[in-house]
Order: sequence, then C-alpha cells, then structure tokens
Amino acid sequence: MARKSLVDEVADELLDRIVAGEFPPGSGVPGELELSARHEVSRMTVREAMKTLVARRILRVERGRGTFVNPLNQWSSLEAVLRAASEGQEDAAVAVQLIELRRMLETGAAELAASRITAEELTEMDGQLAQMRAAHEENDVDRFVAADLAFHDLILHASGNVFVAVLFEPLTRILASRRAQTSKVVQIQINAIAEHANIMDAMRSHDTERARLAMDRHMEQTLNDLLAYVLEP
Amino acid sequence: MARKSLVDEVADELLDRIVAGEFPPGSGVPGELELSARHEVSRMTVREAMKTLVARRILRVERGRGTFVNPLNQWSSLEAVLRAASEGQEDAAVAVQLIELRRMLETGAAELAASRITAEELTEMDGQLAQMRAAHEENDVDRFVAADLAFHDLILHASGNVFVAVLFEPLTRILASRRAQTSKVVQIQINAIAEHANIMDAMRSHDTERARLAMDRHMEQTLNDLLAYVLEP
DNA sequence: GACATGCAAGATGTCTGACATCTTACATTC
DNA sequence: GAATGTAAGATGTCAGACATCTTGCATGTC
Repeated sequence: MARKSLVDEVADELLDRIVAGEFPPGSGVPGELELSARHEVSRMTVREAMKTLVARRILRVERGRGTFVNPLNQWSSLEAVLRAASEGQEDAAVAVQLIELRRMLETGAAELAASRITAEELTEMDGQLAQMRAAHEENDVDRFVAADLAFHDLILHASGNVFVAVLFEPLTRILASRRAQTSKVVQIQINAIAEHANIMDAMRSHDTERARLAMDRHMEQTLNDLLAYVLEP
Repeated sequence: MARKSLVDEVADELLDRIVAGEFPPGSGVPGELELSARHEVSRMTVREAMKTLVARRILRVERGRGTFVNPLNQWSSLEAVLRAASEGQEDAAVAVQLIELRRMLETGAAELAASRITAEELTEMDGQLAQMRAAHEENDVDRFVAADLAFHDLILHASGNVFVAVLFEPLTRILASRRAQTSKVVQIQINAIAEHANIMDAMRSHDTERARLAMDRHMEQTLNDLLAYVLEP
C-alpha cells in the first residue's frame, strides 16, 4: 500500500478545513504561496492539490484574484457533498437520513434487478448470503460486513443502470464504517440474514413489485434496528 | 471570458480520447512525457491536467507503471459518466436510464415530502404549476422548463433529507437541457401539467403512499412521452 | 534449469528558480 | 473627478534537476 502523496495531503487538509467551515462558500482560500509555506512543499505541489479540488468544482480559480470556494450545489463530487452535508448535523439525524436515501435507491434498484438479474448473479448473491451466515456463526464481524455490502452491491449492478452504481458509490464508503458498528449487535445480524433471504426469494421469482417490497422491508428493519440497538439505548 | 488554460486543453483532449474509446477502461494512457511532447507544453502542465482526471477518478496513477483508465462505475463525475455512457450507445438507452434514476429518487422524495411539506411549500408548488400553465398558453418553453424544474426541486427539498437534495443537484444540470428538448412538444407539456396537478393533490392529502404513486405515474408518463414523441418517431 | 542479485530503462513524484499575465489599489497628472 | 501609470499580489507556465518506484533483462551461483 503506497504512502499518501504530498499532493493528497495538501488537498485533503484543505478540503477538511472547507468542510469544517473555516472557508465557507464564497470565501477565498489561502493562496499557493501561503499553502506552500504551511505544508513546506513546493508551489507546484500545491498547484496540483488545488487542481484536484477545482476538478471537483469545490474550488474555482480567478487568475490574479485568488481561489474561492463554490456553493455546495455546484460541487460535482458526490462524496465531498455528502461530507459537507453531514457536517454540523447530529449523528442520529445523519444516520436516519442515510437510510432514507438508501431506501430510495435500493428499493428502486431491487425493482429493476428483479427482471434483469442473471442466474450467475443469483448464484453469487446466494454465496454472499452463505458467507454472512458463516461469519455470524464464527462471530467474524468484518467478514459479515464485507458479505453484507457485497450482497447489496450485486443488486445495484444487476439493476443494469450505470448511473445508479455511480450515484451509490460514494455512499458505500460512508456506509462501510457504519455497517461495522451496527453489525456488532448479534440481533441485527440475525435480522439482516432473514431480510436478505427474503430478498433472495423475491429475486428468484423475478417479480419486480415483490422485490421492491422485500427491499423496502429490509430498509424498514434496518431503521428499526438502528433505533432500537444503536441510537436509543 | 478567459481563454481556456493549457491544463484544461490537455485534460479535455485526453478525456475526449477516453470517451471516444481510444483508451478503454483498464488500458493505459500515454505518459507525461508523451503528452508533453504531443501538446508542446511542459511536463508540469500535463501533470496538472492528469490530476484533474484523477480527482474525478476517471484515471488512476500507478507510480513507476503508468496511468490507467478506471471502469466507468468508479468514475465520480456524473457528467463524465453520462458522456462516456452516451458514446457508442444509443441516446435512447441513456435517456431511459436517467428516467429510471429519477424514478428512484423522486418517488422516494415525494413519499417523504407528503408528510413533511409545509403550507408555504404547497403554496409555492401551486405557484410553479400556475407558471407552467401560463407558459404553456404563451408557448414559452424556457419559462415552462424553469417552472417544471422548480416544482420538482421543491419536492426534493420538502423531503427534509439533505442528502437527497444535494445528491440530485448534479443531475439537475444534466436534465435541464434534456427537459428543454422534450418540452417543445405540446402534448408533453399538457401531460406534465396534468401529472403535476395530480401530484399537487396527493401532497395536499399528506398521504405518503398516494404521493409516491402519483410521482411514479408521472415518471411512467415521462418515459412514455419520451418514447412516443422523441425517440420513436 | 532454477533461483537470486544487480543494473538500466521507463514512469511517476517533487523541487528550485524563473518569467509571463492578469487584477487591484494607490499615486500622479490633467 | 477622470484618466493613466506603476507596483504589489496572485495565478499560469516553463526548464532542468533529482528522488523513488516498477519492470525486464543479464549475469552469477547452486
């Protein structure tokens, strides 16, 4: 695993400061020379870091004037947008809203996938469900989470809609850490396995409405589990 | 209007070549020295251009080995994905996928909005519907499109889920131009007005399932209109 | 022949020092 | 007050250099 480059260090720190509100939308950020001095790197390295933020439309450069933060609605990196939107909100509200969002995308994806999924994909989903069961028996949370995420990822790809996969991808990273936390609760694992089995049945039936309802039920269960075992005790 | 920078020229040309299929996902692209010679710019300029594509996860860099094109579903810029997905594929498939995506997000948002929408927001929606009617009478397509988009935007924000609204923003830019094209067809305008009125009624009733179904019907109508009036004649 | 080691070539990562161009504020002149 | 010029600040680009990683090939050893 390669060490993080200097360019990424500069870019990430600047984005952290933007998301934290140090440079609100419309305000200027420190110039190249200032950041060069701050990080003790060459100006070229700072320029490259800036370019990564400009490419995501988080920043805009005005030659001779400086570099400015764009309004959130212009950012084109979904991951950055989600980070910024989470900032300053209570973690409970964030968790609930993320499940609402998942519900929209994943019930829709399940509906599409039910009519488009291949036999190979169904076999793979079965494999991941078996992984979840085995991980549950061995109390291996990491393995459980990986299988859980893979199961959902298969449905997203089986939807055959590339935009769905792209839109969901930034969520995956956010969800992985949260999933690790919730999956430590044994009852949540048991519920997830049952819901996935239900979804499996629906997929095999190729009934789009049944698949949508099965995923919807899973999201409802997920929200209930979150409230019962994580947020409210 | 500032002249396009050299960095943008290099980056845009490379992206054009990727989208055109000259460098398919998984393949390597020309190295820094080669692009520097090709464009007669310094290697640093090429590096900055590359960084803009890396930041959008179109490219990944492997030090000592080269720079490679990522699979489409890893790209983080919806606009770039749309361009690549449109290439070599019929525009019909892309348009259908975009409506599928809208269907997921907007039926979900309508469901949430029905229970959360304020009287002020309902009044505003009414205003936009009236704008659509007036624009239809006056055959003012731009005004019609603006009111149409504003109506939908209100629902997204009334959902009270901050992630939905921000996640949908990049789509809005893509949809605006497509909406302008479809709204030139008078019958499509008539249908949209009827569907929006139906959604209005559902929102006023605060019945979440009714709202979801109303929006679903609108998306179905939108898909049918696209097929009947734009794609198939 | 199989394996280990070293070296060169190719590729990216970063730096220094320099000059070009644009923007803005201030001073000077009419 | 308006117009002009200048200096300072900020970004845009360049050339040349060295560092570090990867890979393939040649050579040596067992």
